[in-house]
Parts: sequence; C-alpha cells; structure tokens
Amino acid sequence: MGRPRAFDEDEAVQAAAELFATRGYEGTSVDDLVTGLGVHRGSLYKVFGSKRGLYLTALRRHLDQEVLPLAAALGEARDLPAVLAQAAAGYDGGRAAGLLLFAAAERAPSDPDVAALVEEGFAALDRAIGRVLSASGDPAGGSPDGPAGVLAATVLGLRLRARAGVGGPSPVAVAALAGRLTG
Amino acid sequence: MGRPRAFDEDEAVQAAAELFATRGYEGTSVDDLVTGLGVHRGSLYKVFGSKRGLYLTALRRHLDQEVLPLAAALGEARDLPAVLAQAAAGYDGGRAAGLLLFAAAERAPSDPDVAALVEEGFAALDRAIGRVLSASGDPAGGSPDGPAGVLAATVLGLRLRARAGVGGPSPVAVAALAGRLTG
DNA sequence: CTCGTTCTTGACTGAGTGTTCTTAAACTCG
DNA sequence: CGAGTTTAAGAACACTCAGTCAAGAACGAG
Repeated sequence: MGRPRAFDEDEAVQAAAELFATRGYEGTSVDDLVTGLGVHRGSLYKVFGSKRGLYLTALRRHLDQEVLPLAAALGEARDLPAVLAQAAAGYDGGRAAGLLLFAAAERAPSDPDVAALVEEGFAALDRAIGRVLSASGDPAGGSPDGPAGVLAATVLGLRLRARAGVGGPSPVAVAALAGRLTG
Repeated sequence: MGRPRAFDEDEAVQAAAELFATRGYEGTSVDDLVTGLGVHRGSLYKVFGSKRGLYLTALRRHLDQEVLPLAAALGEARDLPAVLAQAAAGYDGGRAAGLLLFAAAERAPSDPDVAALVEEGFAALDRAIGRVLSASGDPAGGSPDGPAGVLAATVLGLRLRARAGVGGPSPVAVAALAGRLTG
C-alpha cells in the first residue's frame, strides 16, 4: 500500500556510485546527486537517510557487484601476468572505476565504516592474487602478509596512475614484470 | 618599501600542504587554511590569488622539497629491496605524506596543471627506480615503459593502503618480493 | 613629517552546503 | 467512495563556501 516508488533503487545507487567515483565524496554535492539520479531530495533522504548513507550504500554495492565478482574470477585464473594486466586495466570494467580507490584515499582515514568496506575490498584482491600465486606453486603465495598483498598494491597503484591520466606503464610492462616472478 | 609581511610564506605553504594532504582539496576550506596557517584571508588571496593557487604552490613545494630529493637519494642506492621498502614506508618522511597521492586521485583528472605536477612526481619516481634497476644490471631497467614504472606504481599502492589505515603488507614482504626480481 | 606603497584587518557578499518541513499526489484496503 | 499509508514535490532551513572590499597600520624614500 502507499504510493509506489517512482525510481529504481539499484539504478539510483549505481548512478550515485559513478558520481562518487568520478568526483569523490566531498566533490559530489547533494544537488549533483539529485540531478544525476533524477530522484528528489526528499526521496533520497527518506531512503538513504543522509549523503553519507547513500555513499556507504554505493560503496557496498560496488564491492558486491564489481570488486568481489572480479576478484573471484581472477582467483580462477592460473596465469599471473595475465591476471595482473587484466586487473590493472580495469578491475570493474570501467563502470565505477575509482570508487574503492577514492574511498581508500579520501574517506577511510576519517570514517571507520568506509575503512571497513575498503579493507574488505583489499582483502578480496589479496586472496584472489594469493590463490593465483599458490596455484603457480609459490610457497608464500597464500600468506596474508606475503607477495599477494604487495601485488594487490601494484594493481591499485597502476589504477591510480591511470586515473590521474598522466601516462604510465603499459599492460605489456605489467605482464613482463609479473612473468619474472613466476618464470 | 611598504609594510613588511607578518608571516613566513614558506612556512605557510608547508602548513597548507599538510592540510591538503590530510583532508584533500575539496575537504579543506579556506577557513581551515586561515585557521591552520594563522594567516588572514585577505593576505592569502593577495599572495596566492585563490585557493587553487595556494594548492598548486603547495604541490609544487612538495615536489621540490620532498619528492624530488628523495627520488634522487633513492637513485643513488644499489639495493632494490631496501629502496622499495624505504620508499613505500615514507617517501617524504611522513611530513606531507599523501599530497601527491591525493593530487593524482582527486584533482589531476580535472585540473591539467595538477596533472602536470603529478606527472612530474611520478616521472621522478620512475627514473629513480629505473636507475637502481639499471645499476643492478637489469637490461630493461632504464626504459620509460619498463619495470620501473610498475614498481613505482607498487610504491604508490602501498602508500595508499597505508593511508587507508586498514592494514597491508609489511616492509618485509615488500623487500622479499623485490628480492625475487633482483636475485 | 608627508607621500607612496604594501600588508593587515574584519566585515561582507552571493552562491552553495546538507538537511528538514509541509503539502499534495498516488496507491491499497474496507 | 473514503481512510490509511507511502512517496513526490518544492520551498525553506541554518550554515558554510570561496572570494571581495574599504579602511587602517607599518614601513622606506624624499
């Protein structure tokens, strides 16, 4: 009963994720969200409670629908160079690229809830790369504080360079370096 | 002639760099700067023209006095594992850690002047690591699109993880992985 | 001292911030 | 058709934003 909702909640969250991923949390105003999502102010606050609530929802969705599935797919692979090159090129298909990155740099230091989500995303990347390393016969591959964490950082750093848009290593160079570790 | 300036310009720029590095560009208001620097609004605008002008000055100073000297020092080293571990732990001694990181993620995509400075900082890291690789007898060490760029990305990613404060690889793990590349 | 210059000071501007409120519209159920 | 409930709509809230202004204070030069 009651008046039916005139917008799709998941679509709105996804659109919000793209805005936040592009301009960051502080750089995205509620007006931007209202315009970009086509959802009225009052409705946003009724559903998500606050700008921060919408942000957390968007980040949660980003993890569930983009990061974790890709991490799972990476973990199935056996070829480390290909995995790293692919992950660095676009861990989420470019849809909301940068949300996790931005969350880590901008919000996590001062927002524990964001930090928890960021940690979850990082851990998923660690595990996926660790699985590939273990499958390649790497003895320390599965360790939490092993090479997997460092390589996950490499993926993040490559995406940061790509985001800054100032040029950086090509996928070939990434694959070449990864080849040295396995070969 | 004229009334003498009541504040040290370089001190003010450094304090601004620390604020921007902590809260980002959008997250730092002019009021924050006025309070944190102890310099009056009008004086800030007279000297730096705008908030953006002060930001560019702070980033420029960060590169000149923190990033470039450290990159030069790194390039003198011969031990890749030690270099990477040191660079990842604190490429600027922790003073304004994160300014370059934040600039790359937040401002570079939409501000060409910031992008140019970020590129300059990245290139310095690339060259420094490339020099170490070449000194270790790495054939592709000196190439611009070689392993050095990927390892510089690793350093950035490690600093991003550290900034997020959610745990990450230890310096030991970093050194161990670097050891595999040289040994 | 006076003049010209530079810097400081504090109040001020209009636009933008996240959030809330009231009223009307759209639906289900009896 | 109401009654009850949920959402949409638009205005309004108090506050903060980046940036400006005119007036005065502190200097060097003549």
